[in-house]
Amino acid sequence: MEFTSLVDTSLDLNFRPLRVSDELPKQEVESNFIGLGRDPVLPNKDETGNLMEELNRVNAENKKLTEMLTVMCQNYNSLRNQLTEYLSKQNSSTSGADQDQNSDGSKKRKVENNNNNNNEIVKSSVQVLNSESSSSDEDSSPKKPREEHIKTKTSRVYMRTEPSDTSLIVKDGYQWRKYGQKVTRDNPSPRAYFKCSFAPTCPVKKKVQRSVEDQSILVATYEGEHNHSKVDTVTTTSPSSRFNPKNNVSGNYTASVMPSSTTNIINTSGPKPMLTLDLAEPKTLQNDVKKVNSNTSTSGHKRTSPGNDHQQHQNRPEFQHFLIEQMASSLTKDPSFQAALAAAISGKFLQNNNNTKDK
DNA sequence: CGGCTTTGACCAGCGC
DNA sequence: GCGCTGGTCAAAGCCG
Repeated sequence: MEFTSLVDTSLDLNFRPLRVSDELPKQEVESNFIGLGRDPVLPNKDETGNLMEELNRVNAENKKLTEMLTVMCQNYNSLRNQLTEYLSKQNSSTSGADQDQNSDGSKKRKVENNNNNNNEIVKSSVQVLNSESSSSDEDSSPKKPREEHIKTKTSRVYMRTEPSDTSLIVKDGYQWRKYGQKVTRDNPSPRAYFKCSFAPTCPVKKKVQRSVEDQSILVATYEGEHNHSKVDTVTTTSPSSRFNPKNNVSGNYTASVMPSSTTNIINTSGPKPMLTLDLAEPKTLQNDVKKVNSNTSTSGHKRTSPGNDHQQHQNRPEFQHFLIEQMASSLTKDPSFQAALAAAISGKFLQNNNNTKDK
């Protein structure tokens, strides 16, 4: 099932406002709207010109937004295909190894291994779900103290970069100081370690490494929660304040790329569509996914095959729909998108008002 | 000169 | 106990 089949990429930005004003017959509105640029006998030429201009502007914005969404959908599709590939590979090659890993006490390094591959992100996310649904696994674990790490919020951000770009820089709105770099065993590209340098007491750490499968994707893993507000979005994160340290004082930032307890996909070359997956925080995506699960399966079967379950889970229309909602939610939180939307809506309202006046 | 990056050394967890 | 590996430290160097 293609993502685009679920999303109409031709944005109807006036969809909601028209619905709200239902007292106005839809056909009439549409005919007025269509007739705007075509009716040669409008009473006021200036008004016609203005309306034409406005219409062109709204159309251009609509087109632009459509293109943005199309690009986002394409990115999503390619990533989803990769993910599906990984999962199928994983299903064929693993037996119950990772489940053992998760239940045997979650030692530090094992947890880290779980975070090393893209497919395992989803897996670990679902594993948390599993452990939540059956507390007996946790109870049976003899190494309780190690469970502490679960308390530290772990999130992940994917950032698509130019293939030629070799820097390990993820712009997320915070100021980071690099304190180490290592080449890890399962990934030829080095992993960089960052600490939040904005507040001395901020415990948040970040690891950035290129994806094994796709070198153009940076994977940033966040540990902990910031105890301060974001610094700046534009210059952001990069550890290298050399980019523009002065800008960090602005404090004028957007919240769109904040590394909440989620996994984000960021395209640096344009708009920033995001796909979010929570790794540790049970109240965000996992809960939502649970809702999806509970909505779809009334039987309440116990999960027996985590790998298959993940794949089936992903193939469910509800999950797809959920992902779309997540993306749409991210999009609607984007201030630039909101501005464009507001402009389009207000433009349409203006047109409607003018049309009703003309009658 | 202050702040950041780089990078080799060191430490601790884990498997054998 | 030993070796491997990931994570962190800290001195040296770089840059604005």
